[in-house]
Amino acid sequence: MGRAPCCSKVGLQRGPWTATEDTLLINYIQAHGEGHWRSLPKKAGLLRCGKSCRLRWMNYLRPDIKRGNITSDEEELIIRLHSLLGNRWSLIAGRLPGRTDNEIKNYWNSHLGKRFKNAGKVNQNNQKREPKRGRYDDPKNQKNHNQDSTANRETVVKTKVHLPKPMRVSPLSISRKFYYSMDSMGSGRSSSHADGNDGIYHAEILKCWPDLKDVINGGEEDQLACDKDGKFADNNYDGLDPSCQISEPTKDDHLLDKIFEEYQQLLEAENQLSLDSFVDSLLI
DNA sequence: AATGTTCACAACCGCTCGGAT
DNA sequence: GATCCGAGCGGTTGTGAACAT
Repeated sequence: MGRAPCCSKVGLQRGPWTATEDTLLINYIQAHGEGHWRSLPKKAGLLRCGKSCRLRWMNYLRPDIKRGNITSDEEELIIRLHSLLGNRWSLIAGRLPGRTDNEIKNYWNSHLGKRFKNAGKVNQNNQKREPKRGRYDDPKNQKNHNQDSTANRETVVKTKVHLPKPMRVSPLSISRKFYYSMDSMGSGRSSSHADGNDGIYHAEILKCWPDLKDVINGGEEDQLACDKDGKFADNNYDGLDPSCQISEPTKDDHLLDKIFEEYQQLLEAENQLSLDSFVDSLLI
Protein backbone atom coordinates (compact mmCIF):
# COMPACT_ATOMS: atom_id res chain seq x y z
CA MET A 1 0.00 0.00 0.00
CA GLY A 2 2.76 2.40 0.86
CA ARG A 3 2.11 4.71 3.66
CA ALA A 4 2.62 8.40 3.69
CA PRO A 5 5.80 9.63 5.31
CA CYS A 6 5.41 10.73 8.88
CA CYS A 7 5.93 14.28 7.83
CA SER A 8 6.82 16.28 4.81
CA LYS A 9 10.49 17.02 4.89
CA VAL A 10 10.14 20.10 2.77
CA GLY A 11 10.90 23.20 4.74
CA LEU A 12 11.58 21.36 7.95
CA GLN A 13 14.51 22.15 10.17
CA ARG A 14 17.00 19.36 10.69
CA GLY A 15 20.14 18.77 12.67
CA PRO A 16 20.95 19.97 16.14
CA TRP A 17 18.25 21.67 18.10
CA THR A 18 18.60 25.29 19.06
CA ALA A 19 17.82 26.65 22.51
CA THR A 20 14.82 28.43 21.06
CA GLU A 21 13.42 25.25 19.63
CA ASP A 22 13.97 23.48 22.92
CA THR A 23 12.14 26.21 24.76
CA LEU A 24 9.23 26.07 22.36
CA LEU A 25 8.97 22.33 22.75
CA ILE A 26 9.27 22.40 26.52
CA ASN A 27 6.72 25.14 26.86
CA TYR A 28 4.26 23.37 24.62
CA ILE A 29 4.58 20.04 26.40
CA GLN A 30 4.36 21.66 29.80
CA ALA A 31 1.15 23.31 28.71
CA HIS A 32 -0.43 20.47 26.76
CA GLY A 33 1.36 17.32 27.81
CA GLU A 34 3.10 14.69 25.74
CA GLY A 35 1.64 12.93 22.78
CA HIS A 36 0.13 13.86 19.44
CA TRP A 37 3.62 14.25 18.11
CA ARG A 38 2.51 14.52 14.55
CA SER A 39 0.55 17.65 15.12
CA LEU A 40 2.73 19.00 17.89
CA PRO A 41 5.33 20.81 15.78
CA LYS A 42 2.75 22.90 14.01
CA LYS A 43 0.93 23.77 17.20
CA ALA A 44 4.16 24.52 19.03
CA GLY A 45 5.46 26.64 16.20
CA LEU A 46 8.31 24.32 15.40
CA LEU A 47 9.65 23.56 11.96
CA ARG A 48 10.46 20.03 12.94
CA CYS A 49 9.17 16.58 12.21
CA GLY A 50 6.98 15.16 14.94
CA LYS A 51 9.31 12.28 15.28
CA SER A 52 12.18 14.61 15.81
CA CYS A 53 10.23 16.46 18.52
CA ARG A 54 9.43 13.24 20.28
CA LEU A 55 13.01 12.12 20.14
CA ARG A 56 14.30 15.43 21.42
CA TRP A 57 11.86 15.37 24.29
CA MET A 58 12.36 11.74 25.17
CA ASN A 59 16.12 11.74 24.93
CA TYR A 60 17.08 15.17 26.07
CA LEU A 61 14.47 17.56 27.37
CA ARG A 62 12.38 15.39 29.64
CA PRO A 63 12.73 16.70 33.19
CA ASP A 64 13.31 13.30 34.72
CA ILE A 65 16.32 12.58 32.58
CA LYS A 66 19.45 11.95 34.51
CA ARG A 67 22.36 13.66 32.85
CA GLY A 68 25.92 12.75 33.47
CA ASN A 69 28.07 9.70 33.56
CA ILE A 70 26.94 6.15 33.63
CA THR A 71 28.20 4.87 36.95
CA SER A 72 30.00 1.60 37.21
CA ASP A 73 26.98 0.18 39.01
CA GLU A 74 24.67 1.29 36.26
CA GLU A 75 27.10 -0.19 33.80
CA GLU A 76 27.00 -3.47 35.64
CA LEU A 77 23.24 -3.45 35.45
CA ILE A 78 23.30 -2.61 31.77
CA ILE A 79 25.64 -5.49 31.13
CA ARG A 80 23.44 -7.88 33.02
CA LEU A 81 20.26 -6.71 31.41
CA HIS A 82 21.84 -6.78 28.00
CA SER A 83 22.99 -10.32 28.53
CA LEU A 84 19.44 -11.16 29.44
CA LEU A 85 17.49 -9.04 27.01
CA GLY A 86 19.83 -8.39 24.12
CA ASN A 87 19.58 -5.13 22.25
CA ARG A 88 16.24 -4.16 23.70
CA TRP A 89 17.45 -0.80 24.73
CA SER A 90 14.12 0.61 25.73
CA LEU A 91 13.54 -2.30 28.02
CA ILE A 92 16.96 -1.92 29.54
CA ALA A 93 16.42 1.81 29.89
CA GLY A 94 13.20 1.06 31.69
CA ARG A 95 15.25 -0.46 34.47
CA LEU A 96 17.52 2.52 34.71
CA PRO A 97 15.48 5.47 35.84
CA GLY A 98 16.51 8.68 34.17
CA ARG A 99 18.42 6.93 31.43
CA THR A 100 17.15 6.80 27.89
CA ASP A 101 17.27 3.96 25.47
CA ASN A 102 19.33 6.08 23.12
CA GLU A 103 21.82 6.88 25.83
CA ILE A 104 22.21 3.27 26.81
CA LYS A 105 22.46 2.19 23.22
CA ASN A 106 25.13 4.77 22.56
CA TYR A 107 26.96 3.83 25.71
CA TRP A 108 26.89 0.20 24.75
CA ASN A 109 28.05 0.84 21.21
CA SER A 110 30.82 3.20 22.18
CA HIS A 111 32.00 1.65 25.43
CA LEU A 112 30.82 -1.78 26.32
CA GLY A 113 30.38 -3.58 23.05
CA LYS A 114 33.71 -2.38 21.81
CA ARG A 115 35.36 -3.20 25.09
CA PHE A 116 34.06 -6.75 25.05
CA LYS A 117 35.32 -7.15 21.54
CA ASN A 118 38.70 -5.90 22.62
CA ALA A 119 38.63 -8.06 25.71
CA GLY A 120 38.07 -11.06 23.52
CA LYS A 121 40.97 -10.14 21.34
CA VAL A 122 43.14 -9.45 24.33
CA ASN A 123 42.29 -12.82 25.78
CA GLN A 124 43.05 -14.46 22.49
CA ASN A 125 46.43 -12.82 22.44
CA ASN A 126 47.20 -13.90 25.98
CA GLN A 127 46.68 -10.35 27.08
CA LYS A 128 49.82 -9.21 25.37
CA ARG A 129 48.35 -5.92 24.36
CA GLU A 130 47.00 -3.16 26.50
CA PRO A 131 43.58 -1.97 25.48
CA LYS A 132 43.78 1.27 23.63
CA ARG A 133 43.42 4.20 25.92
CA GLY A 134 40.15 5.85 25.44
CA ARG A 135 39.51 9.52 25.39
CA TYR A 136 38.32 9.49 28.96
CA ASP A 137 40.87 7.07 30.28
CA ASP A 138 43.26 9.91 30.68
CA PRO A 139 42.85 11.28 34.20
CA LYS A 140 43.38 14.74 32.81
CA ASN A 141 40.42 14.31 30.58
CA GLN A 142 37.56 13.04 32.61
CA LYS A 143 35.18 15.88 32.52
CA ASN A 144 32.42 13.69 31.21
CA HIS A 145 33.54 10.31 32.36
CA ASN A 146 34.74 10.47 35.90
CA GLN A 147 34.55 6.77 36.43
CA ASP A 148 37.77 4.91 36.74
CA SER A 149 38.57 3.19 33.51
CA THR A 150 40.66 0.64 35.33
CA ALA A 151 37.68 -0.24 37.42
CA ASN A 152 35.67 -0.58 34.26
CA ARG A 153 38.12 -2.98 32.81
CA GLU A 154 38.00 -4.97 36.03
CA THR A 155 34.27 -5.06 35.74
CA VAL A 156 34.62 -6.57 32.34
CA VAL A 157 37.00 -9.15 33.58
CA LYS A 158 34.88 -10.24 36.47
CA THR A 159 31.65 -10.15 34.55
CA LYS A 160 31.76 -12.53 31.69
CA VAL A 161 29.14 -11.43 29.27
CA HIS A 162 27.65 -13.06 26.29
CA LEU A 163 26.87 -10.76 23.48
CA PRO A 164 23.57 -11.83 22.09
CA LYS A 165 23.21 -11.57 18.39
CA PRO A 166 21.88 -8.17 17.50
CA MET A 167 18.41 -9.03 16.45
CA ARG A 168 15.62 -7.21 14.88
CA VAL A 169 12.35 -8.35 16.29
CA SER A 170 10.28 -9.95 13.63
CA PRO A 171 6.56 -9.48 13.42
CA LEU A 172 5.83 -13.05 14.40
CA SER A 173 8.29 -13.33 17.16
CA ILE A 174 8.96 -11.18 20.12
CA SER A 175 7.94 -7.62 19.43
CA ARG A 176 6.26 -5.55 22.06
CA LYS A 177 4.31 -8.48 23.36
CA PHE A 178 7.60 -9.86 24.48
CA TYR A 179 8.58 -6.61 26.08
CA TYR A 180 5.41 -6.62 28.07
CA SER A 181 5.90 -10.22 28.97
CA MET A 182 9.40 -9.53 30.10
CA ASP A 183 8.18 -6.52 31.99
CA SER A 184 5.46 -8.39 33.71
CA MET A 185 7.05 -11.70 34.25
CA GLY A 186 8.92 -10.45 37.25
CA SER A 187 12.08 -12.42 37.18
CA GLY A 188 13.17 -13.63 40.56
CA ARG A 189 16.47 -14.63 39.17
CA SER A 190 18.92 -13.27 36.78
CA SER A 191 21.81 -14.70 34.92
CA SER A 192 25.38 -13.75 34.65
CA HIS A 193 25.73 -16.33 31.90
CA ALA A 194 29.03 -17.00 33.47
CA ASP A 195 28.96 -20.51 32.14
CA GLY A 196 27.97 -19.42 28.71
CA ASN A 197 24.76 -21.41 28.70
CA ASP A 198 22.48 -18.73 27.40
CA GLY A 199 20.23 -21.26 25.82
CA ILE A 200 19.77 -23.18 29.00
CA TYR A 201 19.03 -20.02 30.81
CA HIS A 202 16.41 -19.10 28.31
CA ALA A 203 15.03 -22.54 28.64
CA GLU A 204 14.78 -21.97 32.36
CA ILE A 205 12.87 -18.80 31.79
CA LEU A 206 10.49 -20.52 29.46
CA LYS A 207 10.17 -23.38 31.85
CA CYS A 208 8.85 -21.03 34.43
CA TRP A 209 6.74 -19.03 32.05
CA PRO A 210 5.55 -21.39 29.38
CA ASP A 211 3.27 -18.77 27.94
CA LEU A 212 6.30 -16.81 26.99
CA LYS A 213 7.32 -19.57 24.65
CA ASP A 214 4.55 -18.83 22.24
CA VAL A 215 5.20 -15.17 22.35
CA ILE A 216 8.87 -15.58 21.72
CA ASN A 217 8.63 -18.14 19.02
CA GLY A 218 5.36 -17.24 17.45
CA GLY A 219 4.08 -20.61 18.58
CA GLU A 220 6.73 -22.59 16.81
CA GLU A 221 7.90 -25.11 19.33
CA ASP A 222 10.71 -26.25 17.11
CA GLN A 223 12.42 -23.00 17.73
CA LEU A 224 12.15 -23.01 21.46
CA ALA A 225 15.01 -21.64 23.44
CA CYS A 226 17.36 -24.51 23.57
CA ASP A 227 20.57 -25.80 24.90
CA LYS A 228 23.79 -26.28 22.98
CA ASP A 229 22.34 -29.29 21.20
CA GLY A 230 19.40 -27.32 20.02
CA LYS A 231 17.06 -29.09 22.39
CA PHE A 232 14.74 -27.48 24.80
CA ALA A 233 15.94 -28.21 28.28
CA ASP A 234 12.68 -29.66 29.49
CA ASN A 235 9.74 -30.31 27.29
CA ASN A 236 7.75 -31.97 30.03
CA TYR A 237 6.26 -28.94 31.55
CA ASP A 238 2.59 -28.59 32.00
CA GLY A 239 2.04 -25.11 33.11
CA LEU A 240 4.33 -23.81 35.74
CA ASP A 241 7.13 -26.07 36.69
CA PRO A 242 6.81 -26.83 40.38
CA SER A 243 10.57 -26.77 40.70
CA CYS A 244 10.56 -23.12 39.86
CA GLN A 245 10.70 -21.00 42.93
CA ILE A 246 9.17 -18.16 41.07
CA SER A 247 5.53 -17.52 41.50
CA GLU A 248 3.28 -17.05 38.56
CA PRO A 249 3.81 -13.73 36.93
CA THR A 250 0.24 -12.76 37.56
CA LYS A 251 0.83 -13.05 41.25
CA ASP A 252 3.77 -10.78 41.33
CA ASP A 253 4.04 -8.75 38.23
CA HIS A 254 6.48 -6.35 39.75
CA LEU A 255 9.07 -8.62 41.20
CA LEU A 256 11.73 -7.36 38.86
CA ASP A 257 10.82 -3.85 39.78
CA LYS A 258 11.30 -4.76 43.39
CA ILE A 259 14.67 -6.23 42.60
CA PHE A 260 15.59 -3.08 40.84
CA GLU A 261 14.41 -0.94 43.70
CA GLU A 262 16.55 -3.00 46.00
CA TYR A 263 19.41 -2.52 43.61
CA GLN A 264 18.86 1.21 43.60
CA GLN A 265 18.87 1.35 47.36
CA LEU A 266 22.15 -0.43 47.36
CA LEU A 267 23.53 2.01 44.86
CA GLU A 268 22.51 4.89 47.04
CA ALA A 269 23.97 3.29 50.10
CA GLU A 270 27.15 2.55 48.21
CA ASN A 271 27.50 -0.47 50.35
CA GLN A 272 29.79 -2.71 48.41
CA LEU A 273 29.28 -5.70 50.63
CA SER A 274 25.56 -5.56 50.25
CA LEU A 275 25.94 -4.98 46.57
CA ASP A 276 28.11 -8.02 46.21
CA SER A 277 25.66 -10.17 48.09
CA PHE A 278 22.85 -8.79 45.98
CA VAL A 279 24.74 -9.61 42.83
CA ASP A 280 25.43 -13.04 44.19
CA SER A 281 21.75 -13.52 44.80
CA LEU A 282 21.14 -12.85 41.16
CA LEU A 283 23.57 -15.54 40.18
CA ILE A 284 21.69 -18.29 41.96
C1' DA B 1 50.30 25.13 14.63
C1' DA B 2 48.20 22.28 11.19
C1' DT B 3 46.19 18.22 9.83
C1' DG B 4 44.27 13.69 10.22
C1' DT B 5 42.07 10.29 13.20
C1' DT B 6 39.19 8.67 16.81
C1' DC B 7 35.50 9.10 19.84
C1' DA B 8 30.94 10.09 22.00
C1' DC B 9 26.56 11.38 21.41
C1' DA B 10 22.57 13.68 19.28
C1' DA B 11 19.71 13.04 15.64
C1' DC B 12 17.89 10.64 11.71
C1' DC B 13 15.84 6.78 9.27
C1' DG B 14 13.38 2.65 8.31
C1' DC B 15 10.65 -0.49 10.14
C1' DT B 16 6.98 -2.56 13.03
C1' DC B 17 3.26 -2.48 16.19
C1' DG B 18 -1.51 -1.71 18.03
C1' DG B 19 -5.59 0.68 17.52
C1' DA B 20 -9.05 3.05 14.85
C1' DT B 21 -11.84 3.25 10.84
C1' DG C 1 -9.80 -7.99 6.24
C1' DA C 2 -7.62 -3.84 4.39
C1' DT C 3 -5.95 0.49 5.19
C1' DC C 4 -4.36 4.39 7.73
C1' DC C 5 -2.34 6.68 11.64
C1' DG C 6 0.26 7.62 15.80
C1' DA C 7 3.77 5.95 18.32
C1' DG C 8 7.86 3.52 19.53
C1' DC C 9 12.11 0.79 18.73
C1' DG C 10 16.69 -0.18 17.18
C1' DG C 11 20.31 0.52 13.63
C1' DT C 12 22.87 3.95 11.44
C1' DT C 13 24.73 8.44 10.38
C1' DG C 14 26.42 13.20 11.15
C1' DT C 15 28.95 16.28 13.74
C1' DG C 16 31.86 18.50 16.93
C1' DA C 17 35.39 17.80 20.31
C1' DA C 18 39.48 15.56 21.81
C1' DC C 19 43.49 13.32 20.71
C1' DA C 20 47.62 11.84 17.90
C1' DT C 21 51.03 12.77 14.63
